[in-house]
Amino acid sequence: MSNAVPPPESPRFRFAPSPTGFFHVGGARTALYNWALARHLGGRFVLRVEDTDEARNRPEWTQGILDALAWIGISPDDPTFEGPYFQSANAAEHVAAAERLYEAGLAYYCDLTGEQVQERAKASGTPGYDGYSRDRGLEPGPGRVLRFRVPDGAVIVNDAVRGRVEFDSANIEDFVLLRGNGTPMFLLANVVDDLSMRITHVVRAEEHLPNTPKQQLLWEALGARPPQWAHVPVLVNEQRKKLSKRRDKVALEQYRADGIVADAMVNYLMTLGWAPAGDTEIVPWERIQAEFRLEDVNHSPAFFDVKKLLAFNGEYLRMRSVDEFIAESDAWLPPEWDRATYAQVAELVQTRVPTLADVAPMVDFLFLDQPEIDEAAWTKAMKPEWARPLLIDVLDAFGQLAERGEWNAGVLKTTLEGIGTTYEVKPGKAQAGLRVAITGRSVGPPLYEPIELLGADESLRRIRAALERPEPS
RNA sequence: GCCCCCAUCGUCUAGUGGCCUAGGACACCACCCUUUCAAGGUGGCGGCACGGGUUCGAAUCCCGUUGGGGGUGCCA
Repeated sequence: MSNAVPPPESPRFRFAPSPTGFFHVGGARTALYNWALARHLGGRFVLRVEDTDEARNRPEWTQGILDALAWIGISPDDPTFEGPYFQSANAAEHVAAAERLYEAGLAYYCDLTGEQVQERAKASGTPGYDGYSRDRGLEPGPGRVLRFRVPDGAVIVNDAVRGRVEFDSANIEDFVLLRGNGTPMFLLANVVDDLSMRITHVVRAEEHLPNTPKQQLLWEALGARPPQWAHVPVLVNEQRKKLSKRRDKVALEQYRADGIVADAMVNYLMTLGWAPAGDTEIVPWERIQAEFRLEDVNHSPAFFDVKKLLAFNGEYLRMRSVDEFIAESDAWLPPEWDRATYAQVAELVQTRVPTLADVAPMVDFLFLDQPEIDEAAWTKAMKPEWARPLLIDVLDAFGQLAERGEWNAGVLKTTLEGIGTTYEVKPGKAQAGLRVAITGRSVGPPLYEPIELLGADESLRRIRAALERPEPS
């Protein structure tokens, strides 16, 4: 973590999450955008935890943010990283700025309660605060909020992704700076912090765009030049609504726990609203960092498609060497399973799993005393009239192989195929019963390597056990 | 309601006035490979929301319509 002050000309980006107990994938994308830019431009990525709402303030949640960021490659050990800072620590500064505004006549106190503001709005038919106390010259006092005196005219926001956006200040109400209890509001705190941290680029989600004219006005009132704004489209669900904690799976931690790997997640997130040049979207972070530009970010909301995430994940898993795959999947296996055995089938698993969480269920039969036989699978495999006699022949033939000490995948395979031929059954059908007997399921990795690994005794025992099952009625 | 943003295959996108007969990826379908399932290979389906302009020429520029989204707190 490096908090030394960089040269003033270098760009300073910031990521300002509020702790909520989990890390939103949309937040992850925003953080990644900021990170890519900061690193590419040789600037700083400032992390500021916006913890001013007491309801959203638990120390362990900050650690969650740090962990999540580190997982996607945004590490405090990197010199680009600065922070974390805590907004709550700057409260005095926020209040001081507000008082400066008041003294300069750019803000005024108002004694209306929230309900009263609403009543007046309802009565007049115009929504929002009507500027009731603008010229009443109220002094500060308990219960009185400090409101910003929004100047007349247009506010032009220059946005790196959207271009020029114009707001008429007639539509911007005199918003609250300080609550009745004297504590600062988000808009104020956010601006004062960005200002004092000398932030040059504010890259955040589109939901903040309506706030921007207010914040820009604050920057100017505080005597500073506003930063470069950039509002990136929100992430939406299948119903095209903003991803929400209630309805949707939005926690980065959850995807991680479900076996999504970080590089796949990062790559996928970066392609939501943006695409690298060329014919493939699967590109290493180095290229993303080199190519990413705010000007190229799409303007419309992007659907967070788990199916495509899974496709990316599978692709990334397959890009790994077998050894890497083995090491990475280790944590998803019960500790008592024999790693040497697993290592021998890992390669067969690697091309078959979309996530790391899918590994264990695919190889469990190698480690369980008696894998549970899937009833439907067994019934289906035993349906043809040749199925049972064929499996009995397999049992005999395999038994002989075992006696001759010829227990290896190659021989097992040709033996099975030979028996299939005598029944005029293709290998695919011939192996069905054997597969269920050994693995308990109708689908799985290639069969003969595992059977070799399992050993003759156990394999033959499983075939006998299956054969002894009651006939399906 | 008001303010703001947006609009290319089902989805994510390329495209910045002629290179577009609109390209890629995911999904889907077919075939090949194959001991199941995957993976891989080949091929296919499928889109510029609509209406007006501007221009020799428009997915690209302008206007309108429609349709989505976001915001509208003494939350952040």
